[in-house]
Amino acid sequence: MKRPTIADIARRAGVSKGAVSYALNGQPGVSEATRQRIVAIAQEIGFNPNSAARALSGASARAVGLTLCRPARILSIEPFFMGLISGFEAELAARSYALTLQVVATPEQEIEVYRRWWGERRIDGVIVTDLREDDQRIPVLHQLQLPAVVIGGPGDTGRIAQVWSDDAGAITETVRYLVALGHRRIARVGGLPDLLHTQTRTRAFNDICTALGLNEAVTMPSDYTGEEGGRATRRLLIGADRPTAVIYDNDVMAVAGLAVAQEMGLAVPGDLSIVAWDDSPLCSLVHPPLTALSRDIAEYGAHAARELLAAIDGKPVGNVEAGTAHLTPRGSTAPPRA
Amino acid sequence: MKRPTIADIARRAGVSKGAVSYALNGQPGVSEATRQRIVAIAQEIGFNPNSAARALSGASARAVGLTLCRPARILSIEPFFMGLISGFEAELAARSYALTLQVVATPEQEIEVYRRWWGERRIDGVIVTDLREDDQRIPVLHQLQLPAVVIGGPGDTGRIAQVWSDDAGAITETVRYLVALGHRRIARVGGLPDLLHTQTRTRAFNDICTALGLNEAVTMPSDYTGEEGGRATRRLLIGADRPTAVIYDNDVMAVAGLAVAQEMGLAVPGDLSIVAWDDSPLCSLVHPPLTALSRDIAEYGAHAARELLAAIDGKPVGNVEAGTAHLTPRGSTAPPRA
DNA sequence: GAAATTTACTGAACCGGATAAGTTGGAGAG
DNA sequence: CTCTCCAACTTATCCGGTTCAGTAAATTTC
Repeated sequence: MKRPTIADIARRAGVSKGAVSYALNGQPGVSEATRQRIVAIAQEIGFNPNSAARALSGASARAVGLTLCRPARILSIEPFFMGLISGFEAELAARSYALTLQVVATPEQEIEVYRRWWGERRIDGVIVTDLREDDQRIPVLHQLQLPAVVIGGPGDTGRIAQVWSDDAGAITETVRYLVALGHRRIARVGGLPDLLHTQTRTRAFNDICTALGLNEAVTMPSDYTGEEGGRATRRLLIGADRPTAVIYDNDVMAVAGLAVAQEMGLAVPGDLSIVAWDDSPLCSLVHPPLTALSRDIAEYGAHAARELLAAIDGKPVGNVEAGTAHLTPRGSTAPPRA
Repeated sequence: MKRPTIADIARRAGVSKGAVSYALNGQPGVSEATRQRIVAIAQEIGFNPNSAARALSGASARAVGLTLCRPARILSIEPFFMGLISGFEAELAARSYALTLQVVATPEQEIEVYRRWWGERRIDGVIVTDLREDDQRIPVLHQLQLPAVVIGGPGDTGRIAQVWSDDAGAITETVRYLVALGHRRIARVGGLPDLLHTQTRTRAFNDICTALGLNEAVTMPSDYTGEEGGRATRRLLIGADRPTAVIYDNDVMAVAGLAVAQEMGLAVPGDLSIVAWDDSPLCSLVHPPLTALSRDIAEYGAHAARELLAAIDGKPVGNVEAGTAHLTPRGSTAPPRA
């Protein structure tokens, strides 16, 4: 089956290629009657503009890129990224942009991928996740003048748009809630320590604990995997002054922590309260269901996609705060047993 | 920053564009000395061929497409697809093919996306998941002559390559194992009923149950979500002759089933044994850890990517059986209490 | 040592759109 | 009634690769 081109349409409509191009792109230069005739023919023969030809003649590639920098075993179980992707897609599909995905092992590889994509003119912009301090990717994006949107800040990204959520506020609210329940020894199992939003959370956690007069604000660093989350929990729970509540930086670690508590004979929430960051169906599935910091991750992704598309269109850069995570109490939090 | 082109390389090397193209593609037509000089220059200035120009002049687009046809809330938590994607990527990245992703709502939309991708010449081939009976996508792919590989069979796909795993064998082994433990009332919570591999599993489940003289081989249809899985479990467990073992078609439903059993005061594995299909870290996270049918999903994806790349290269179609899932016993299976 | 073949290139066409620079025919102004 | 202007086109060029046809020099063949 041959792919129809604008030349085919031009022949059938008895006009030139140029007229067809003007007609299909809503440019002036053709009469309304001709435009409708051309659009009808395009519809009829199922015309789709060749994306290569379009990209080559200076128009956009109509594609954006996303790199995922996590080992496969985390990606597969961590609901965050798929939620994000779903959100992007909803927005991108509406403007018929394609999403190009690449799984990489290190931030350095990520930079290589950006350079290659840019050189290949394969994409019009990228979505950058996992912002770090002095993130090496940012200067490269500036140098390449590649439109981008950064998720995971707020941080210093210069002229690059950002979408972030108020993690500090969310963790403050959570600690206040636990303290209101009567908890005094609250610990936290954090995410990857070099990610900026992990640092934001850690700082806010320390600040609120100090402000409320809780002196043992321990954060155990972790890597988002269930194994590490479980191990960190075990380490927290074997101490003499074990915490009565633990906040986890993702749902997978929280579920693992729950299993460890049960394995150690501790009742949840009686002996230990658990809060998961990022709500996913996973939190409601386990027994007891986990109290979680919910936010609409898909909407977060949609926000990011909108900002990126705006940046590609040359609109001024935004610095958007997407909705703050809010506490959804379920069965895993309660006043500590006397 | 200007993107370097072969014209830039040609100028610096003092040769024509054509020579550069031959040199970089390993084609005959240039001397070894010239080739090395050209390659060195390309390296030095960080040349990447413009993918649009390449695709336009008849070469491949160096990209493959994947559509995901599941609601966002399932995609985010179901580890299968991300595992599959990781597997693809490993193989695609090695040959520097890009992966283009699109989330769709219905199989009809999937067909539209295939048509559009084909028309746009955006991709060289597609990976098709969730094969159904009389799958409408297959004739479209034939008509478009779009290289493809199908996952989720085996089924009737004509000249299109397939990668599948022996689900019938795996479920047979599982039932035999449970019977050996002493179970006589075994039920199953199945996946989406119109998927071909669900049907394969259901048929094999019925066959082995009949063969072993178990007359109540109930399969509750479901949709892979935790909620539905939990509901199906509840329905199974409220009956008078409740099963002593349940096999779930994915891990999410199995975890939900475990929670339901615990909520109903049934001990796992004492009162109820649970087997999850598709092992993921999730299965080891919960308490007790779930006995699961493990297979290397990333390797499954890698197989599929290899077959697809072979199909794109015009090699004969394969019909590859990837490794069969094997039973990994953990804490959720035991002999039934007398 | 002349003819035939091979090697190592060059030049130009081509892919399918976008778009700048003409070219018309007809309406409106003077 | 002519001149201007504009809408509605057409023509030609460009994007950056690939590839085919041509060519000159080097090498082989008899």
